[in-house]
Amino acid sequence: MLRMMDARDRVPVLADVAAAAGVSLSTVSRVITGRAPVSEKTRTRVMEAVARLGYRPNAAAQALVLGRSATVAVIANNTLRWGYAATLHGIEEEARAAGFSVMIAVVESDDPDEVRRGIDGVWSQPIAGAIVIDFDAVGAVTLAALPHNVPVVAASGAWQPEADRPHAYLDDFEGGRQATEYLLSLGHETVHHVAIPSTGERSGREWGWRRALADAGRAVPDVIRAGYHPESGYAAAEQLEPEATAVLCGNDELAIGVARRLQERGVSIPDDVSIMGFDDQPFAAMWVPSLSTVGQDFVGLGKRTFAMLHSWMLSNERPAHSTVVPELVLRQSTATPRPRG
Amino acid sequence: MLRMMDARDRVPVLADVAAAAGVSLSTVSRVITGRAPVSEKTRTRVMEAVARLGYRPNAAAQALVLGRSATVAVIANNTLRWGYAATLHGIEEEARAAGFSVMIAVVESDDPDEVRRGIDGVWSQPIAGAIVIDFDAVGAVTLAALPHNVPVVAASGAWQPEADRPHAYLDDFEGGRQATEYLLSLGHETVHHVAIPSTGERSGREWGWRRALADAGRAVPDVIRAGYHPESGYAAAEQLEPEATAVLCGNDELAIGVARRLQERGVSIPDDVSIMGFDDQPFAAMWVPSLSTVGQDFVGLGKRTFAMLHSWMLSNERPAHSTVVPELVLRQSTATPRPRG
DNA sequence: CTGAAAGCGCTTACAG
DNA sequence: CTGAAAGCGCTTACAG
Repeated sequence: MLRMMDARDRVPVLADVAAAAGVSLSTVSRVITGRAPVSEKTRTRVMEAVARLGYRPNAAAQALVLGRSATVAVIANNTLRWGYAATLHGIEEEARAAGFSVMIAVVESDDPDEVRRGIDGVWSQPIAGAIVIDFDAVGAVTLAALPHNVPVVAASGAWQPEADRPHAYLDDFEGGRQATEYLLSLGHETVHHVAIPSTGERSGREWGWRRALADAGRAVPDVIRAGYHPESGYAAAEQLEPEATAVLCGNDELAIGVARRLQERGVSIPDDVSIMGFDDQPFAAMWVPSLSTVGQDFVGLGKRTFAMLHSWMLSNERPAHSTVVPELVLRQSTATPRPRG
Repeated sequence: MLRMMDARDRVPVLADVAAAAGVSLSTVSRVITGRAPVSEKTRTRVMEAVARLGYRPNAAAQALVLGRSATVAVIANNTLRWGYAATLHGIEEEARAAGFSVMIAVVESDDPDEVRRGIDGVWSQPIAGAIVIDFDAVGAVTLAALPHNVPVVAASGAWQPEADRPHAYLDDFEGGRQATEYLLSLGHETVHHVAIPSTGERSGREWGWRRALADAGRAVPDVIRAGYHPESGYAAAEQLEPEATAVLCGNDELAIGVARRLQERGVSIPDDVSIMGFDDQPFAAMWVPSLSTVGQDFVGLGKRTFAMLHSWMLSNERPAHSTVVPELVLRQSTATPRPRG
């Protein structure tokens, strides 16, 4: 049966509850906010009226009078790619547990007009705080352009020494370094890198890779620049030198693209070439051969980021940065190189 | 250099603009809303003041006086799984283009208290409309419990004849049917099914699979019930009868889990067993062998859903349902079965 | 074309 | 413990 919208189902407001309970507006408000003493009898009467009418406080009115709201904004270049979606998921879960609503604002490019439009859209809302997912160049530009009248925390991959906002990090510099060291320890002469797009000139992953090669005194091959998607890895594999025996990829999707292209050419993984991904997406363990990768806890990053923002909003004290080091997840796609004939 | 939050950077309000431009509040409001004639000279003066002060309208105040806002809520059981995240992405993109903000509300279970909490959280906000991602049991329960005072459109996988709200469908019944017919046409005796969790007792995918088998007069094997993740497909493969030569999986992640387990046992894909996925996730084309699957345009579904909601909000006329039929994406994981010795 | 005033639904001093 | 009143930042009739 269709039930149409009906203007007569007027949404009840505070005055309706007050009338139904036979008390003043102030009293109803006190019962609902719980911020002032009310007699038990009155409280009960009001609560009954609230339940009977199905009253819900109007968040817009509350935001207007309080000057804040229980909403946080998440600003990101994207919500679909794995790391972004998983971080958003962690933020949402933690925010919900704390009683906050989450608004998402996607900023698609670092074009100044686009950035300004995104910020204006968010900053006209009554937000209590904001989180920027700072995994790429757009995040960095947006972060720099944000007003300072509300707490803002960034969720970021790489450590940024010059950051002027609190950051929660996933230390992918360290991840890149450890992955590279591990591959060298297997006996590879050097490690090649197929890179994702990055915040600045280079991603933390790439810096870590360079550092490990430099520390070991190994040759640093030219970086192969790619996108985020498997097809991009597939194409990037064409640029790989034939001598390559180990490839660190900027994410798992690039890794499977590279792996597929090599396998099509008859290259055996890991016997001929070791492949290491980054992120540990759900499919990585099921790949054939299963993918060694750098495990990144994006959901945990999202939770930590919200927790930092929350403490800031409650205490009015700017939180310190927070870092977590990724963990290598070793599976079948990496091994000691087979001697070449 | 650190710049701390500073109460003296007071956010400018309409009155500040009015004072700066030497006009009344009403005039500034008219310039900004554009809903009434204003002289060119005055308009220019006001716009200059707006730009100089960096004025942004306060959305809470607007929502309060207008009784609505340019915000839509997306209610979903999850924002991380592929179909959900891609649908959300489509909604967000279309909403942004139309000048709307997007709020997300995750309802984790169909427990009545949890559902009510989710709805109260959303319905206390000044939303102009809402979209429910109705891919699972939680979506269905939430949809049924939603108030009728605001337009609500659902994004759904399977056709639901009894739906009392406008739905945008991805006709996965048809997808399941076509996939099964295709596998039969290759010469398989029957097709097995590894199922994802579903809205009701059975998903549209499963109904389509049954229909195709029934229409062809083939045996209907017991369904193997699984979750959403690759590991769950891996485990489900244990329950597959040894005679199975073709398996339709409820999503691509299950498919790669099933495929991996079979490959570990020395089963060749597709020579011994054909595997077909569902969704066409980005990794499907890169799998070895690349995965045949049912292509589902979740991003398009999200866009269509928002477009329906938008037209409803603008015209006040309830939109009709909308359906798109998925397309088979044929790759290497399906083939004519090799005769068994 | 422009301004003064009322009102959207709340919260919170201010009195009692 | 309770109520009347002011005010949050806007929009929009109502007058001019």
